Amino acid sequence: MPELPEVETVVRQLRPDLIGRTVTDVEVSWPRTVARPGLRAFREGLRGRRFEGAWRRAKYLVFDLDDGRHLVGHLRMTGRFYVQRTLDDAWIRARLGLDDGRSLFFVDVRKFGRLALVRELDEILPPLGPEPLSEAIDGAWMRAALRSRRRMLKPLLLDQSFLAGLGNIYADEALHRAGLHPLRLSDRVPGPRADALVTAIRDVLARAIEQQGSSFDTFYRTPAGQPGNYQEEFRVYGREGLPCSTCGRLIRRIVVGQRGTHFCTGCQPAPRRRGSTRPR
DNA sequence: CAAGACTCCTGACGGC
DNA sequence: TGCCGTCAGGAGTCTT
Repeated sequence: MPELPEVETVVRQLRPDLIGRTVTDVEVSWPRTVARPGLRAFREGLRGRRFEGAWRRAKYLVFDLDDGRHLVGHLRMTGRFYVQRTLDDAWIRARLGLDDGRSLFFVDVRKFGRLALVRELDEILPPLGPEPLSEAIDGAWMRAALRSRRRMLKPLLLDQSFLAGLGNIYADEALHRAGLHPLRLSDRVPGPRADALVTAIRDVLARAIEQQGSSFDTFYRTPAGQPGNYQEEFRVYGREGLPCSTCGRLIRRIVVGQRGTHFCTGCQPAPRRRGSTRPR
């Protein structure tokens, strides 16, 4: 599923193909793909615009246009972008024709992905926490951030207003590397563990970007049509019932906040609840 | 404020 | 073989 590393990979690959190109025409075959403005305003607002920038914020793709506006995209579960002359695909939801004869295709099997054309980014971006790979994120930030709330770690890491860009896979992988149980309460994480969590998150994301993301099913592909390779390095995600590569204990899967959650029963000890009695 | 339920979607997969 | 139910998951919205 596209998370920060996948979106970063997509933006990097699209950038050289889009910068300097002008939109010649716009087709939308699944209207709900366009989050805003209306369909007609979206089409007419894009026609004639030139791409001047392409970057990522959280899991959003932002394309700067020459009139100061922005085309914003979100892949959600199964969205993909391609820049090609033609594309034979049953799941094309939108196509922006470009002045070099190619088109920017937005393909999305499950139809959750969205495109928007906005003047200001806050018209479409929800409140977002800091970027985990920015210099602002260090042990001190994490210690304070965890202490200021009382939430289970797994849902907290998925909360985009807390920290931007983590999804289900990398949250599980980071918690394993930090030796933290997903149900642990944030304000009960010792300082050194908070430091370890920052290191784990940054290492996992950086390595996943190097590997161009993760592809364990047929959904995520780069604009070049290639799968990512980070799934080869998963330590817990999708490994239920298998031995932990670190300690040999079994990987377990539970559901937390309607989300499959994978952890090692050895490396990530269960939190001791307040008032629980010690086993005799 | 925290957390769970529900919604949007459809391909893949298990069961019979 | 084929039908049917279930699952997966990002994020917004609504309840508890």
